Formats: sequence, C-alpha cells, structure tokens
Amino acid sequence: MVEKRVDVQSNGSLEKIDEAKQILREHLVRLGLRHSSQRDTILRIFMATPEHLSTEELHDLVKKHDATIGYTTVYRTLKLFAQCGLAVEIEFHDGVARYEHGLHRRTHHHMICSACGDSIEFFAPEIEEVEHRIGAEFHFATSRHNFQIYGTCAACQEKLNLEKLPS
Amino acid sequence: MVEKRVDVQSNGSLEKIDEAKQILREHLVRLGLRHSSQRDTILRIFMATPEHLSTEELHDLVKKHDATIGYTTVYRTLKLFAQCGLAVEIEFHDGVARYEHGLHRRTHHHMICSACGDSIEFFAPEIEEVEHRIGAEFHFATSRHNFQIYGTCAACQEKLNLEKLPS
DNA sequence: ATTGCTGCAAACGATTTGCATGAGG
DNA sequence: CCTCATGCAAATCGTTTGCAGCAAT
Repeated sequence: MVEKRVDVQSNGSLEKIDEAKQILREHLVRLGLRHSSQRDTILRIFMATPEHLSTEELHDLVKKHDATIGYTTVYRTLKLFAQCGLAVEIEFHDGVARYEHGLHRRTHHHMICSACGDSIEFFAPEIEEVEHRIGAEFHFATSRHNFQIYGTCAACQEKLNLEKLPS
Repeated sequence: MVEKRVDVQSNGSLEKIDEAKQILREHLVRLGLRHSSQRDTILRIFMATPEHLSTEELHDLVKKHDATIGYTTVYRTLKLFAQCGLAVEIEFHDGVARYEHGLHRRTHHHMICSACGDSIEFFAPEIEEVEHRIGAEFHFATSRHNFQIYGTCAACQEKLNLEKLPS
C-alpha cells in the first residue's frame, strides 16, 4: 500500500483546521464531552491528510506524532468526527471502513481501480436527481445514497497489456 | 427479521429453474467440477425465493429441506452461482453479503429503508450512462458500479410520526 | 481409484466493547 | 471530585480455510 503523505506544517489549510477545531469543540460541548490532547492531535493529522484513510492508516500516521495514542482512540474519534460532519465514511466494499473530509465538500463519488486500489473522485449531478426522483416516486424520505464505479485505471490497463505481450 | 417465503412447488418459474440447472451444469463441466445433490437442492431453493438472501438466510431455508447441509456448503455454492451469473452479490453495507437472482435480470438498483431494512428495486438508466461517461473521461475500463439510496419508507415514516404525536 | 465435495471446527480480520486507570473541568 | 477519555485486552461477528472422511465419475 502506498504511504500517505501528511503536511501538518502547510499553512494552505490552516484556517480549515481552525474551523474544524471549532466545529469539534462545539460538538463536544453540545454532548457534554471533553476536550483532550489526543482528539486534538487526531483532528490535526486527519485534516492535514487529503487522502481517504482507514482507521488503521490514520492510526499509523497518528503514532508518528504520538506513539502512545491507541487504535481504539482513533477509532472512536473518527466516529465522533463523522457525527459532527467533519468526516464522512465512504464505502469501497473492501471490508475496511474509510473516511474522507466532510467539511465544505461538494457531493462527489468515487471510481475505484480493482487492480491497484486507487480511487479518483468525480462529480455527476444526475445522481442527486435520481435520488430525489426515485425517492418521490416511492414515497421514501431519502437521506443519502451510495455510488461507486469499479474498473481498471489507465495505468493498470497498461501493465496488464504488457504482461500479455511480453515480446 | 421477516421470514422469507419459499414456493418450491410453484410452476410459474419451473422453466427458469431448469434453465438455471442447465447453466450450473455447464459451468461445472467447464471447470471440471462435480454435480452434487447439495448443489441441486441449494439451487432449487435459491431460485424459488424471490427475495435478497444472505448466506445465513439461505442456509436456514435449505436446512428445512435437508438438515444435513452445512453453512459452508451454502456459502461456497453461492460463490459458484455468482461465478456463472446465476446469482449477483448485492451490497447493502450492513456487514452481510446478500445475493439476488442474476438470470435475465435487467440492470436495477435498490432503495433501502434504514428503519425496517426492507428494500425496493428501481430502474434508472442514467446511472449506466454515468458509468460509461465517467469511465471514458478518466480512461477507466469500467466493469461495474454500485448504487443504493438510503432513507425511510412510507410505512416507517407513518410509524415514526405516530410515535411523535401520541395524542 | 482418483479427485472433488462436504461439514465441522478453527482461523481470520476488522470492528466493537469491558474495564481499570488516567486526565479534564 | 466527579465524570469522561484512554488504552489494553478480550469479545464479536461474518467470512474464509484446513482437513479428514465421503461421494461422484
């Protein structure tokens, strides 16, 4: 698996991190929960990472900053992020829960390469329309949808072609 | 969970079962595998059940006809069905693998009620179009997609409203 | 006879929880 | 202080596999 890059120093998204901290703080207060240094560390690293992360991947990154933070804490903190919209769980159907940023993200979907596991994001507004049209038709109060495309990316198609023609 | 109905006697789909048996037979021959009474029983019960079944649900039904057939056999047989297109795995993201009929099924999708777990099928041709368009745009060789809508069905909306207004 | 099939039990792997200890307010 | 948060270890749960005995061809 490819190593995920973190760029905690980059000030390109400093405001975003501050906004995220604010949202988390409000969420904690609302539920009568407490601030902790672990939650702060995990949030900073999550926000600094643009990729889709599994709990384990995020935990690996977190450990580099603070080796004492355990997997369970990352797991529970991600659920907390999901509750207040900072993170969204995405479903790639590979048996692993993954999260992406939820803050100020336009609705998008993913196309996943079955060969290398990489995913790309794309926008397809008609998917929203289908959700609303079908919901109305069957009197469903729709809350969300789930759409992925699976296939083989251009790079992996190349590789597979080279294997077939080893001349 | 609601009990699934089986109608092994119904002759409305007798030809379909025969066709399915034929497809399975050819698949087994092609791979050098063997026919077995268990595979036959599981196929008949699967074909006689119109619902989406998990491995466990199908195993429960199968046990009523032959209590000696084990979970593992049903599990492996469903994979076999999926290989030759008799079954298609559907992904409801509730941690359980489910299968539906794959024979002569027009492409369709599911809308799932988060309250009662029931699902309905619908047709939305533009989803196919999106798969092809986005695949072409990013030079992906697409193989399949995955689309579900989640929400609350009309009946469950009623129930929830009654709970809120107990007057 | 050969080789695949079956059913049991055990392994697996990600997720989730129980609990004693530690920390926030 | 009181309560929540943490980290470890263990439980969970559906899925998957190893293996000895059985059955199909």
